[in-house]
Amino acid sequence: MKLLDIGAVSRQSGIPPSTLRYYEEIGLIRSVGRHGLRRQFDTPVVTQLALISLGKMAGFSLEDIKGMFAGDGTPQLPRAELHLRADELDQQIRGLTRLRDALHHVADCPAESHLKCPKFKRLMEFASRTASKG
Amino acid sequence: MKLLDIGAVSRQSGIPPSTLRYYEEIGLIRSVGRHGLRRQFDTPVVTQLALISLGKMAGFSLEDIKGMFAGDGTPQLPRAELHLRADELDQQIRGLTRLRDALHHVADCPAESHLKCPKFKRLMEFASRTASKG
DNA sequence: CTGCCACTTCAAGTCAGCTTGAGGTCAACC
DNA sequence: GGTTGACCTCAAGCTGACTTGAAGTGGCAG
Repeated sequence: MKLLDIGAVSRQSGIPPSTLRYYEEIGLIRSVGRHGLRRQFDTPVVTQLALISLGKMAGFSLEDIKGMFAGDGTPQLPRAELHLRADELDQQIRGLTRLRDALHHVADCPAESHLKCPKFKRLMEFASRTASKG
Repeated sequence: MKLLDIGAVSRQSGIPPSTLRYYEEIGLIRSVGRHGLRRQFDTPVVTQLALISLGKMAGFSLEDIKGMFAGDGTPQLPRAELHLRADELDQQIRGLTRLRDALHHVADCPAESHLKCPKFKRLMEFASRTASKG
């Protein structure tokens, strides 16, 4: 198996060396040896890093993501949890969509004060509700 | 104008007193006086707090949000910037939607390893691309 | 007048996810 | 064999948005 040193991994993944060291420190990825001082990684770590980016985008914490890999770095994705997270994501999307539409509306609204616009008021009620809940 | 003390504002807005004090400290909201030690707020601060929640949801920082109010707490929303932010939001929504669909797919994918699934591979490429870009 | 309790201040702590800095090492190239 | 430059370690610092803790205050009910 061909080995990559940290610089190569960094270039291929777009993730800075400092972050890669950090990821290793917290046990999220593993290096397989050294070339002098330099960490050497197995090539699949690049795939693993792509998965990690993906997980981060989906809103998982690094700690969560850590639990999705076996010790050797191969994915061990809990399917039920994925559905759960996808559903949460869906909620988030709905909220953001509402927000986006409202932002556009507010930007174009002819009412001389936003506070007089009914749509804006509804939006604010929504904002208050969700603020109270978390 | 009826005044509310911090506890009342907290109950009405769902925002803890410590946070309200913090918001005042950074100049995001204003109290109008004291009753003994206790801060008193004008009732419109509740509306303002709803707007603040809204702004946070849209991804504005508190500093950004601060710039959206006049000194008296009435909104002063920069319309062009709202459109801009709405468009960014739209990008975010598109990414999340893709991600959501992919998560569902991955959760249901019959391939014995995710790594063998073409859809998953495409998803990972997307993840790598966006990771490299920031 | 007493006691309570919601408030007050201020400094420090928390969280995640890194980055930065100082000072050191080592493989490779000329 | 000297220089280079990419790496190394370790500790500390950073960001944003708060929270927590200790010690104090003051209005109001009884």
